Amino acid sequence: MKTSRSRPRIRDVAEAAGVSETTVSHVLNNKGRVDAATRARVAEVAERLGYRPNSNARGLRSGRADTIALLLPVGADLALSHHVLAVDFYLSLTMSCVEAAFEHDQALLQLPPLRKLDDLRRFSIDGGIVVDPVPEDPRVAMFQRLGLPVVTVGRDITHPDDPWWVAADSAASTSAVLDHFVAAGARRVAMLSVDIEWSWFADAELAYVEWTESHGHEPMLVLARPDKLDSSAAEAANRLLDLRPDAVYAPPQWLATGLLRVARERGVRVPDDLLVSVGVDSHLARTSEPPLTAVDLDPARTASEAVDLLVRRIEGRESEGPRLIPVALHPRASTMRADVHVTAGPATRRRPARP
Amino acid sequence: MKTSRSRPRIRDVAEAAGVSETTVSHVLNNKGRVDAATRARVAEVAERLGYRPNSNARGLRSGRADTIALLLPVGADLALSHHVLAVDFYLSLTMSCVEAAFEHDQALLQLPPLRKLDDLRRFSIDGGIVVDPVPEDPRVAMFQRLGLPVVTVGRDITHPDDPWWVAADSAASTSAVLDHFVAAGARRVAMLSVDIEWSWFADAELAYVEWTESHGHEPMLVLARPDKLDSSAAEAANRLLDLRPDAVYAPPQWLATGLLRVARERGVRVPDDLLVSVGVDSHLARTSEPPLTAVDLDPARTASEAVDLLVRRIEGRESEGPRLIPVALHPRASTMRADVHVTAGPATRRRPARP
DNA sequence: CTGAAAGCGCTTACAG
DNA sequence: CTGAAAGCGCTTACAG
Repeated sequence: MKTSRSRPRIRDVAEAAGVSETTVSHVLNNKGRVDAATRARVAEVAERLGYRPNSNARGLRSGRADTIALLLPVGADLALSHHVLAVDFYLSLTMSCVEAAFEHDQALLQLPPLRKLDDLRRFSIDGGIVVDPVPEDPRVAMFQRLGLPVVTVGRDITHPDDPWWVAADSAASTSAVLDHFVAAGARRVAMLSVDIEWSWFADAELAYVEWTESHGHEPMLVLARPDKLDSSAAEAANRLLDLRPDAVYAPPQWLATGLLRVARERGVRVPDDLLVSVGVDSHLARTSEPPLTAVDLDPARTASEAVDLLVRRIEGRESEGPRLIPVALHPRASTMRADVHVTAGPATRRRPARP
Repeated sequence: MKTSRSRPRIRDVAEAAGVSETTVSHVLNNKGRVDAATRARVAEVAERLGYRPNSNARGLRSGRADTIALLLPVGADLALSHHVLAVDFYLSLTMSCVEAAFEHDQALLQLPPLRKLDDLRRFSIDGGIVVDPVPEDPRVAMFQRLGLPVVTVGRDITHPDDPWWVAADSAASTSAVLDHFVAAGARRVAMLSVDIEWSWFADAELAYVEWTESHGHEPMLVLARPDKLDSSAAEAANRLLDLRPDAVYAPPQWLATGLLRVARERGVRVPDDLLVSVGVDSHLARTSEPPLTAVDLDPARTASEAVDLLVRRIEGRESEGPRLIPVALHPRASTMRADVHVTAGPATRRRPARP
């Protein structure tokens, strides 16, 4: 047993295998022409020695960092931002990105809110995943300014031709929820959403309006302001309930819970008088009173497609188009009337409406 | 205006300032003796050129990566783990670590669950923050095996002498909650916790038992199993309610919500018949029915202290002891009886009991 | 198919 | 106080 030295370098592998460092490098990176037998021997030796390339050396020489960045639309102070969608989604997305990156031999760097271009320059990365971009998102712009590949989770609604995004299918989610409402007996179906230009919300609104048109209904749509969350939710929910809907799709989590609270205060019973569904699943949705019917956004799938797409872009390949993630509806008590037979509408796979 | 070249190297700064690369390096790293005027001029030139050292080159040469790792006790599949404490806490902790690291000129790498030592070897990092360690935590062991500095959020309850940890003050939280119960009129105070060997839970249990002893009460303590969350919560909550408590402190979020559900089923009214408090704050705690009195763990403060402590350890300095983070109690409707005047017990700062 | 050599951009003894 | 030179561990033309 040799005394355990510091980690082996490529030279150690070369010596042990009786070849040059060049050949070892070729084997490890699947480059150049190397005799099959040599290749096998080198690979075996590298494995036996537990060789791991030094990523700094590799990065310095090759220009690659083998590291990708993740940019959530959340700062350290979650007070405002994180309840707009749902914490569960962002945490699950994060951990899934970490695992997906790992499988692509990439490390995942979590980035802080970027104030200026120099903030981004500090990091040694090959590209980034920007979550929930707003129109002309400054984070995306910074990546582009530095010539760094970028992929978004959710799309910039002002860039219809960008093929470099991944998103849960908001239009299909909306249809699934609305059809589910109707199957449960609803006749006055409304939407409670937020005035934020994320594609998830924009596409849901569009799908809702189209749906009401094709069903010959008047749209009942109220948008809450994205600031002062508690009061804006209450204000918007009250305004919506004044319209006397019997079913409400509230994509953002904080509006769904706000609506539940306001309904309780006004003596509106859920689900007896009002059906409610939220656009993202969470522990909160599962345990609220009553439990909320919710859309499962499949953050794990979203993450793995996003990482895959980013790696593709980093490698200089073409995108074969944006990737829409199928969703699933989880019906719960908030849309289950005792007297109505309910069918869960399947989440049909559909392209989102493009402006 | 020069055509915008790729980022400037140290040589460009040296030439523009009329000094050697060595001097530039010394200025940038605050090393060696450099004339004050030279120092100022070099710094100014570097600033003007927008110079940023190449972290791969720096890392290769110096052995430092200027990158720290964060290891949450959560995998991509949040199904089990993440509700044991609360998603809000982990996400906030993560984003706060990112910002704290940024302020220390470190990048923050999120790590996947580590299956084997080689998984860890793949990353180029200077150290790591392991969140919620279990006894002889394998993640901590891997860091130690590679000689990498590590700091934990929460402590390993079997290593009382380790000074390298940061944790919210669980004992003080528990006292604050229990005293708050008594002030609200409770006389049969119970605890509902989980059989996981995290210090947050262990210290709360210990504090509870000590508190009952010093108040001359019989302890009523039920521990849920950490698997099959929904059924274990229901089973444990039912068992506890059979003991007829009039107040329950449930540190883990999923048990607090499980208790609320079981109480509802059994016709036990909260807060009229039963006071309930949870050990971690979240959107769910704020919006549940009724809203739950909760302990604010101050994840932002915890994160910044953890990063600070890790940087200290990386620099080879001594720890001046573990860091206990003060907590705050947020009283809400779940402990507010209409007929009792309630005072929020201040979270006193206390060292946790050490086994 | 294989290897010698250059060089990525820094930092760090070391010499002056 | 300042700088020339070596070298961190790789990858990549290039030559054979």
